[in-house]
Amino acid sequence: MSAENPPPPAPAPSDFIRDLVAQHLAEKRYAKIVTRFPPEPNGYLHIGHAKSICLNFGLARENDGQCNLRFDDTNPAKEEVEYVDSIIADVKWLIDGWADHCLGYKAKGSTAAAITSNGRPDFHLAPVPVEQISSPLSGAKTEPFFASDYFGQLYFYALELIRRGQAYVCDLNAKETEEYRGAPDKPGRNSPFRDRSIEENLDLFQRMRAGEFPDGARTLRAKIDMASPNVWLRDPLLYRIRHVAHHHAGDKWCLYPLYDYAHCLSDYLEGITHSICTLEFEMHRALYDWILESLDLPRALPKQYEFAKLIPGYTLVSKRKLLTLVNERVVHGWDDPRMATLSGLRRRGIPASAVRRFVTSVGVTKYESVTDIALFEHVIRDELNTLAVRRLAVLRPLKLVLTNLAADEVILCDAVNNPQDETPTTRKLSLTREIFIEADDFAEVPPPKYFRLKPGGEVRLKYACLIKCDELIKDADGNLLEVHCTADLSTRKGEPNADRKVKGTIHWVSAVKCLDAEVRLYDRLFTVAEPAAEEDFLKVVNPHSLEVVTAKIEASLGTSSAEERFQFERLGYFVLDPKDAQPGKPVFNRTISLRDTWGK
RNA sequence: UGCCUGGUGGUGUAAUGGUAGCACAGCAGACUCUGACUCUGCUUGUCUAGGUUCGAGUCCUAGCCGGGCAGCCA
Repeated sequence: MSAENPPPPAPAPSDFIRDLVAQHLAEKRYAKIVTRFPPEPNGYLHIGHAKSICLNFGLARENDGQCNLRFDDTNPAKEEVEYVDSIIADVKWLIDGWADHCLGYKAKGSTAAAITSNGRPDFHLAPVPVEQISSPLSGAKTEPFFASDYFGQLYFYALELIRRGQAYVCDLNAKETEEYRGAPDKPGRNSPFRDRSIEENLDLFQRMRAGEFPDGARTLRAKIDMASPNVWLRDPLLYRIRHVAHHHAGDKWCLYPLYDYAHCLSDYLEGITHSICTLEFEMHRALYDWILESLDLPRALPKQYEFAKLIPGYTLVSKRKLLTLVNERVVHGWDDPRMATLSGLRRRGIPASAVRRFVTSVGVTKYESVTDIALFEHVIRDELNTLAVRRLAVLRPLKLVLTNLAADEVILCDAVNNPQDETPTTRKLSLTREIFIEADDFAEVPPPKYFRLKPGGEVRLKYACLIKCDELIKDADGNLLEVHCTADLSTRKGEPNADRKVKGTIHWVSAVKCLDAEVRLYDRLFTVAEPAAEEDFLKVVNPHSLEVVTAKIEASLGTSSAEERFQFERLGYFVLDPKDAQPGKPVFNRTISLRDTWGK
């Protein structure tokens, strides 16, 4: 602890949900706060999910609580293990070093156990102690929670609902069910099967489970109120028949519960205290409560709270549309660095810390809006500014000859690795007779206020010396081939004229010592701020979202690893592509450019 | 003509009856061996109309405008 220079405490976020939780804690309503992050494994996680993850895990870490990762896998037709695996990896990446100690996992293969609560029979599934989750030494096998692990208990509760006269088997088909439901402003009509006897319902439901009926033949419905102004209370479906195998539960079931029925009970079984979801579920809250209250359960009931989801500008946050981009080959996969998926952002080189800062900084409210992507870009640059080591690389090379240097002369220059460090380290750069500079750092006819190299002009070569432009070498067609300059070695660091100032400083690499690298320059994927509002979002895809160049990079970059973050000076932040880079064949992704106030 | 829900600068938010603040963006300047970073300054806001109050973004009433809800999806 350095008493003289304490780190600034991160301001604790405050919002209506955190206020509510604080109030519940003050009232001693719950012994421990337990939240959950419940994705359906039907796609990859995106930046919108990151907000939910950071809210749920944030609540857990701020209150010594726990947050369960639970797969809401009640629709086998849309789900795959590929998605399960990617979601686990993405969540772990996002919370690593931040909230991993709050991650709720269960013993592998376990499901809710029969227990006694308040003297009454009950089911509960406790998480394993955190230290066992990622400790290979403990030998404990753990896994996330799965709604599909509760199919047995859920079936049991359905039988109970039938016995209580609060659920019935309905033979209406999908179209008829829709017709009977009415419209938001028109009441529905009772199903002709609504008044079946409890015995008949029990018999039919058990036979549904046994596989006696084909898909769609019958459903189990809650008996609530077909005239309710809330359409979700008009005898909502609880179970449907689907003769398909499940990616996690196998082929044990042909009867699958629907979201509203499975979610509240899964929350209850895990002892969730605060079940946080997005605004579109507001109308479902009454049903969430109805199911739990109808069962007369012996433990405290979870409560649902809703917040506005994150909609960043110039991106898409809809699994369905993201899937379209993948299937239509607009991008190269779910983890394409242009995608707003967590795996895409990770491959792009965006640190998890930046994602967390961004999704936290937008706050938690019930106001739906499009968030300016500049907010995200700012935190990415800010995080990377301290994390990234500086390197020199030339994206669009132009040859420059220092005519007063001998052909085999090598002048070693000290270059700072990261000026943001408290005690910056340096490395050596080789200045040689032939170097490359950025093509747009030279202008034969310079625009106004041009600080860079021009005929007869002077500029500093970063970490080296001042050079003066003497001559342009062109081909027969007048195309510029080389720029010839003289180097003023007396302006090197430690030399008498080191402090001589010129307006411009440019980056460079030695033409003989540099390496070639493929560099992928990414830009926003869409040309409009709200692609989701477009009639066809494929029509507003930015045709220039990816540009590939062969860059000249300084030699030290040849041994980089995918974990390192680089700032190519004056250009932006770059990272080695974890998939495509090979030893001896570097491939870099541009995470983001540097802020450019000159415009050009 | 149903139900739920929300409106604070260009954007995201704070202010819990008491000076409308912060961040981003923008603009201007300082600094600079990165036109980066950093620093300084500036511009811009409580949906409307009434009411309660010494005092209203906040409370009340009435409007206006927006979002969501009628999958055997989640």
